[in-house]
Amino acid sequence: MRKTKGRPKLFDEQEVLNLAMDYFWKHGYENSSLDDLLKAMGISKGSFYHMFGSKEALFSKCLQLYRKKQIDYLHSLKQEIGAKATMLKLVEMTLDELKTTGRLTGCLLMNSGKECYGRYEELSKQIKEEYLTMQSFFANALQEDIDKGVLKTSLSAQELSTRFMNTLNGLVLSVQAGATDEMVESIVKQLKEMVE
Amino acid sequence: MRKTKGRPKLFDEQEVLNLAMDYFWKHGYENSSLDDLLKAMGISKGSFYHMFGSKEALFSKCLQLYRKKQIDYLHSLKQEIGAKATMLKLVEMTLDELKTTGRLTGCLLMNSGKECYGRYEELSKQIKEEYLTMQSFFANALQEDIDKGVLKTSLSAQELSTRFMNTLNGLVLSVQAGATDEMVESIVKQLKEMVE
DNA sequence: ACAATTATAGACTAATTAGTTTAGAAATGT
DNA sequence: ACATTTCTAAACTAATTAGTCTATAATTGT
Repeated sequence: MRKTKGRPKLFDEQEVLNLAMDYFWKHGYENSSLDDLLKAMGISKGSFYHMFGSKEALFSKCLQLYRKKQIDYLHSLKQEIGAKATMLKLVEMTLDELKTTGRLTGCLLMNSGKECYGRYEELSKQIKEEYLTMQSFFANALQEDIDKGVLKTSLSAQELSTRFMNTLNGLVLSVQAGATDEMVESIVKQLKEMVE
Repeated sequence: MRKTKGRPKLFDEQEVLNLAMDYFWKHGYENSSLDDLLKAMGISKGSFYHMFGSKEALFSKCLQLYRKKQIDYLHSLKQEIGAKATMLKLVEMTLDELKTTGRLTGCLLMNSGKECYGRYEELSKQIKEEYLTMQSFFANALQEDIDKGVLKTSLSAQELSTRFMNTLNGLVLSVQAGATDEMVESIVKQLKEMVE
């Protein structure tokens, strides 16, 4: 028996949220029109405004979902192969995407950080929180490997994670601006040197 | 005596182009509406379409102008204080902007590279060219310092300039996503270590 | 002086945007 | 069975967008 009166929803919130997140990830916030999003989510405008209230509120939920899913994935990967290998796996996955699809989508938080910067105060605040949460995850993970003696570095775990992610996110930006294969190779070499 | 028949222009092309470039730089391509641009340039719609043809054509000219002005400035700076000091000056200027205004605008080419990526093919092609031209300038400048013995590095000038600019552009991205002062400091330290 | 040429201002167009409203469909508990 | 509640679809709104058109103003060479 159901708990609520009235007509039941014809869709699942988490399901359509995931579809929206993927659409935002691929296309960015402003370049995702509501009509496009609704088509991707497979629901109507009425249902949408009833459930989410506004495009910005939907995006906010997507940013949170993205961070959660990323950390869940990275956490299980870290448990399986360790922090150092997880960082290197991120580089591998980036190169894979570039090789397979010929393009890089980048991290939703970094992309959105740039897009919302100075224009959407509330979203920017949230992005900062999610981003710092992810950064903390990396720092903590790397500290584990340092403690285990698996990773040797002259830097603190904080500094190493900051620099590593800055370089990796920079790589996406460089590729999107038109970096050559040779340039990509050099940056990848730099990333590997940072944790090896 | 003037060479052309007809009513003379009430504005100077280079002048309004510079105004448009500054506006695009601050606000990005899509977030600069034509009406905003015209207000910033101080000309009317009619004059604009007569002179530039389209918003995209205007932006294209602005991207070229930006690269030219940047290289002109960096070239004279390099002649004055050398390549290594010029790179460090770029870092200083970035920190200055952050300290003074509380925000970072970033490089127009990198910003536009990300914004146009996968959406404006022609502009992306042009951005790649301008970006690689700037990258070549840095590599050549650094090579001079290496030859002079002013700069010692285990890397080629190409690799060093690639990694340095990737890290600096990454810094802008990180700040825009919400990096803390501590994180900025660590990345700046990394940049200084790269050329010292 | 005047015909030819070019520039300007502003009204206009057609498309797209996020968001609202409304009429009705589908489930509920009693 | 039926009143209540909730959901859905689609028409609608008001604002904004890039771009066009037109009437007129300002300059030229002859």
